[in-house]
Amino acid sequence: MTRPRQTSKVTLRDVAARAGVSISTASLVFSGRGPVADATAARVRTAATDLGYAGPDPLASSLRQGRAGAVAVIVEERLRDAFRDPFALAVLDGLAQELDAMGTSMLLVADPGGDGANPVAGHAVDAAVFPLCGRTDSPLVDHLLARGIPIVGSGAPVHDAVGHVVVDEHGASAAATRHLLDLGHRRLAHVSMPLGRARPTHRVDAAELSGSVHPDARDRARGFVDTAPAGSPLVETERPDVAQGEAAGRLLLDVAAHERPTGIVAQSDLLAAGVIRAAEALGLRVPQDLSVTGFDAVDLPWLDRTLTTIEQPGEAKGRLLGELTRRRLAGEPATSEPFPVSLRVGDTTAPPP
Amino acid sequence: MTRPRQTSKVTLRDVAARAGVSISTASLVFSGRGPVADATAARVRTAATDLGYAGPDPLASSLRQGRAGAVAVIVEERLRDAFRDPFALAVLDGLAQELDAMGTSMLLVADPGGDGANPVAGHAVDAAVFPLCGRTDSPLVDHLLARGIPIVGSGAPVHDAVGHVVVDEHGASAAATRHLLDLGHRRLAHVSMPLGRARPTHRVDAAELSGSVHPDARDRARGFVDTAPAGSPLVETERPDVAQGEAAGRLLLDVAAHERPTGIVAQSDLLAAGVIRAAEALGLRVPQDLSVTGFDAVDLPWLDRTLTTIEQPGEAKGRLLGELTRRRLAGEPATSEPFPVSLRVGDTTAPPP
DNA sequence: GACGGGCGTCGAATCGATTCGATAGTCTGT
DNA sequence: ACAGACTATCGAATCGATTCGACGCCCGTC
Repeated sequence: MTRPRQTSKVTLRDVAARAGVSISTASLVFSGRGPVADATAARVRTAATDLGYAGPDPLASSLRQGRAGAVAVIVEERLRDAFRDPFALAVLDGLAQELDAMGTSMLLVADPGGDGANPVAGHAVDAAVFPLCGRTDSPLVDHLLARGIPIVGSGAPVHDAVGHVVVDEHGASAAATRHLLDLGHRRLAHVSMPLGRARPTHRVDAAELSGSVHPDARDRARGFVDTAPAGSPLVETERPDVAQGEAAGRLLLDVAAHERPTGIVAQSDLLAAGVIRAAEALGLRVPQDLSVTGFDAVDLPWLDRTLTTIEQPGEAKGRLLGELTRRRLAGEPATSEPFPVSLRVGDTTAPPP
Repeated sequence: MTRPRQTSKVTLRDVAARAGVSISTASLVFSGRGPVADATAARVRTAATDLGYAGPDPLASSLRQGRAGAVAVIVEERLRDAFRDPFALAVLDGLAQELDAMGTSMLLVADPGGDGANPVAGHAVDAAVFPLCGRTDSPLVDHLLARGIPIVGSGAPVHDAVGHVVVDEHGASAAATRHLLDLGHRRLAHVSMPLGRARPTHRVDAAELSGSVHPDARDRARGFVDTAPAGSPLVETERPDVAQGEAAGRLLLDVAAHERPTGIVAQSDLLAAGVIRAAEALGLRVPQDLSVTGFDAVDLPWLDRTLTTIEQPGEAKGRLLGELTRRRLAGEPATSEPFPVSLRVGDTTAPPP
């Protein structure tokens, strides 16, 4: 039995030599492209097995063929923050399914934000996806465009050459707000995801929205502002998680009863869950004393209620992003696809007390 | 002003030609390796800017230098399942930090399990990491070994050539069990993560543990079995999440009071949270009527208790995996590093009623 | 004025495959 | 028996960089 030589790397040349054929023929055997006699193919494959050849070097293959076989998936600075929300996971999962079916894999890249070394500069990718609505102004975009790499996003970054999955954030948020108005609520409040640089959870003025670099948060906030009674309070959270939702809830609810909102529109289900926790801690019952709406309709098994929320199937959204990526790779121009969402009424909203 | 030519790709050759230097000199400018006169370097950089050259092609560069600049991070079949647990996210985050510092990026690969196309076959990576204790028998391992790609793992896959971060699962689980015994508990039960192919949450016999392909779940179960009174019941969950933890809890607790366990050792915090939910739904108070322990010490803001659990800092574990990867890439042989964990007593355990 | 030593630049080989056009050999039809 | 079509194989160019050894030039020294 022949020992595979572990010392130096086995290349197609070695395999071809051992099988007594030319390199080109050996290549045809592995790519399965050209016509090769069965006997020859068998000989090549035997030689490959004997030498411990694990298939063509992906680098060399990619270089020649001009495709890297991977796309960059760009998430926020820290992975744990990016994936803390079950919605983000669902999107990523859908995207992974679609990319997997195309035979391309995902290069996970954390966007360092402003400064710092460019994390995609040294990596070969065929396309870049911003699956979560990030900042409008990522510095990576210029680099990617310069390299001629197609970009697909979901709300951000904003650029002509970026294909988008478009959600009517404004309309959805307005629908949730109108739902509360229709139930008879008049004192409403809004809990927003971060709008700019992370700051501790605090009240914001509607006028500050124009400075936001997160279009999804901005548009949801505007949907609320444009629908709710003028002057309704807004709170911007530091992070879109349960703890900060709870902090926002305390900020809004721990006040005199006559000025306490009876309905709160939150920009995500996690924030809504936090608001509900804050309410319960203050002895308020949901929905009898306070109505709460969320956004995304994620599965929260530990929350023993059905949130009134905006149904946004994350997995399907991820698949659509994958589909847009596929089209860009096929040479089609950047287009935007609408992604419909709708209000789902659960048991966290009711007429005001 | 010169228009960058968008039509055909700009290469180093074009830049060199425009700057009036040889390709090798231009290469030296970008790699910063050799001595280049300041004036020449400036001319090359200007030419690059004019032509819209975004730096050396990563593929060509990698091929020549023999390093891909990426490592494969291999997770379970579906990303959403792999990252459902906050612990997994913490590990991944720590790993990402370390890899980021090394300038290598992460190729996220979903392990299809048994059959299916090999998802790493076509991709250039310098190493492979199995950051979550997966199956002992991944078919990817043989392929990776054949390509001579170093592998690092955390419990699985089991192979001489795989460097591991080793947690004393058995000892930690035994410590949690002993904590309950010390409190005076005599009727104990165990809730396990999946041990083999996914089956609906059900009771298992200790004898079945030897067939498990998940070493971490198996060893934790054994730690319980070897410490708890003989015959203490075991439940294997279908998935390690809150819902299945709750199902397991019902299975164990919804019985006559005299045969109901007073202490339950769960293999993860999410499972423990589910058990607590099941207990509360049955009118049992934790810890007065039932003590519950978890594993991992993850942050569960929606759980308004402090779990008694095994402290296992996920981020540090991820960083250690990154560190092992770095060493393998530096040519060091595969070694295993112990990773210490310890019992943290919270407010979910107390003497039995 | 001849000689030795840096320094900056260049030409050519190389990484490991893919692919196109050419060539030799085999078969079919009349 | 020969033209023509087809099949299997091969040689060489190519993808876009990196890198090594060589070469020319300028300077200081004896």
